[in-house]
Amino acid sequence: MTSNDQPGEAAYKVLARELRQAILRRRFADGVRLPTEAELAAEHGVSRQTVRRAFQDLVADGLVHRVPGRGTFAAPREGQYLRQFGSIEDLMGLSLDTSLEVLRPLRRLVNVEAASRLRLDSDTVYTVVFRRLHEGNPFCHTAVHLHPAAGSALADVRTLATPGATSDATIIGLLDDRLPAPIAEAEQSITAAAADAPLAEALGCPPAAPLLRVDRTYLTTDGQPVELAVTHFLPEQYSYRIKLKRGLG
Amino acid sequence: MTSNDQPGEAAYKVLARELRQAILRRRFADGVRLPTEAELAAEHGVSRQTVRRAFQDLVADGLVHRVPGRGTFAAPREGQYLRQFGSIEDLMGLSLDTSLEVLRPLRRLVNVEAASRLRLDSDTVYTVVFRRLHEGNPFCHTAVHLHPAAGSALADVRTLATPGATSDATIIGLLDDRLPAPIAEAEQSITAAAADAPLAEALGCPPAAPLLRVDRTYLTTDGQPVELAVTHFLPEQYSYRIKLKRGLG
DNA sequence: CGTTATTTGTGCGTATGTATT
DNA sequence: AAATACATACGCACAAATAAC
Repeated sequence: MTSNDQPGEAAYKVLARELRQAILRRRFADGVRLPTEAELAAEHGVSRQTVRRAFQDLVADGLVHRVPGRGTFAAPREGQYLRQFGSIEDLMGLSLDTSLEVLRPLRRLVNVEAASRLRLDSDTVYTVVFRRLHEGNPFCHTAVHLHPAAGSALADVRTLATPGATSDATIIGLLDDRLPAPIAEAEQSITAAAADAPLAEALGCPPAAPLLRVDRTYLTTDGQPVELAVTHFLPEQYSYRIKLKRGLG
Repeated sequence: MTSNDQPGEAAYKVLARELRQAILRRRFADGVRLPTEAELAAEHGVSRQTVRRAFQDLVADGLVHRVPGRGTFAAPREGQYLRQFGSIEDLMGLSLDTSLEVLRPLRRLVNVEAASRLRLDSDTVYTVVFRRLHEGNPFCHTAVHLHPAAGSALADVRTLATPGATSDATIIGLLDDRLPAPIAEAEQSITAAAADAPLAEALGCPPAAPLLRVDRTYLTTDGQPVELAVTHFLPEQYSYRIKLKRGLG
């Protein structure tokens, strides 16, 4: 800091907010270059590093995109919308106050669809079916299909092999300790579905009741899919909350 | 750069990747402090600034959390999961190939629940109901409730005032150009619901069919809620896809 | 086709502020 | 009060990509 600063708020944050507003108000038309780092530094009486720090936030928010040698550009208006932000605890704060109850133990069996979604050559996967309870009440039902390597890695987990057994484990947590490469990302798809007979029984809801269906494919750092989880949630006891932040096209 | 650098890959990126792997593999137990910036700088033969740059990425990914004066900590294992990432075009790529058809025109009316969710003092909001079509087929039904200021700002929009009128507009797009402060973020909640009679008719599905229900509250940069949208999607023609990245607890 | 100017990317050193222990 | 550790800010140097000449 120079000398006469009142660091109540960081200079780069002030600049970032100012630029954010200007971009959201479309002061910079699509494809038009924003002022250069040097220009902004001069205008605002800060160093180029401070300008860069502000742009880092805007890039992280997806509001601008930068090209060396060319400049900085506002995210294209085309399809510009709101970007996912924040955490996913609401959905996955599962192992906290919940317990897992095995309905069908982990077993190796043929499942062409699951195998294909895991991008396997063979047709066999390892499958375990369970439900989760919160204070004794079931609120979701999950079928997990595993890559054979992942499935055999879990073969020795007692609680997954025993029908009716309960624990507070998560599959991803178990895999983490047993796979050579850690799980790094997932692809998720959310939709709605009617409860079929087994689902209705497991969840204690009327048949054909509307459920929230979440399909998730987990990938290791190598990009190898290792787990496919299909979960049905009771909507009364559950909703998926997200915060969205503006930016990106 | 000093002199003997081979800038094939930035030093801070190498360090960031190394730390990322170590954290995902839980080399640092919950609540344990990571090495300080100075220690990492010395270990890796880089400057403290470079270490900071690496940590910036990890913070952005939600993998670590830092406290001035105390240190840097891996995201708590408890509930550690996958973090939202990527864009939301799949959900909101609406105005592209779709058209909006007004079912009930924009009008001012009393709605206690909507007013309270918009944090209004009064009980009256502006409401418009429409559905969206893709290639002539309806795929979602939306009721939009607006803050009075926002509602009156849209009072002159012909296509919202006319039942049966179609357009390719989005409410947020219309508001953007008419509100003093731009819309910056939204809070969203996703659940499942059964189709009631009006929904079934508007969407052409059987009554009690399962639908994906998305409630969204839009906020301006001031944090003022201006729009509440309740949308029901046909699951057959629609699913909400997200990519998740590891990190955060 | 190379040269040059512009613009962003990376890296280091230093100084000072602030929060925690 | 002192030591520790992260946060902010400035300055400088050079690299790399781009565009214009």
